[in-house]
Amino acid sequence: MLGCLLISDDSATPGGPTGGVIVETEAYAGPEDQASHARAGLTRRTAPMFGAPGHAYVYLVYGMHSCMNVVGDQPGRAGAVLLRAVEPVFGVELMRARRGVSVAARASGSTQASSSVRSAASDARLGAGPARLCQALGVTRRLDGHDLTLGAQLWLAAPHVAEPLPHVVVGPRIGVAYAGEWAGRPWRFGVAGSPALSRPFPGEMPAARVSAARGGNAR
DNA sequence: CATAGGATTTGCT
DNA sequence: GCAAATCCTATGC
Repeated sequence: MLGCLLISDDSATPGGPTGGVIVETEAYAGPEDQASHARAGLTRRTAPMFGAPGHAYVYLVYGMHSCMNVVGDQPGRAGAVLLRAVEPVFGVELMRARRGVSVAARASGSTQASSSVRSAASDARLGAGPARLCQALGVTRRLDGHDLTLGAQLWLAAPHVAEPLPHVVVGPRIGVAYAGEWAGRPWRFGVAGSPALSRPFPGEMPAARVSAARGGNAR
């Protein structure tokens, strides 16, 4: 799904359509995967994971954040892909409003130039994380189980055929240290070099260091 | 029925 | 670097 467009246009969360390109994902398998919610088996919560592919599995973490998966295996077999980051494409103003104007971005803009630069940089990170992605696109558990193939409310669009295949980087999944041997599986995938990644991949040079390495002033 | 802890983000030190 | 915010799910008695 890397490179695909995720589009949200829901009359229940008005303001117009918003959309972004998926740049980071994680794969979660069935009950054998100790990092997957499916390890609990088929329950009320995990039911969408065991359902038909192409549907959403939206859950709440830490009591306050929504995260969204795309179910990917056949009915009866749990399997899903967590969407961890999107790069905003349209509806950016609405995404900004949903995320709330950050104090840092608001306080920084003394000049036109610096404010627009800061704004562009922070806009790129509006969907840089599984919970940020959901907040920016207005995805809540109301859409748990939603059929993503209907082309309404919330859906996916394939990239244009002329679009070059993204260079993909791989690493272990985030926040699953409790999962024993499953914690180290390299099932996190990202578009190399995207400014919207939730965090760097192992061995990847952080963005701040990249500019220094290219000859920028490292302070 | 009670309780532990989480596929995160943010702000402060 | 660290802890708080906050609620639902799963699990155990």
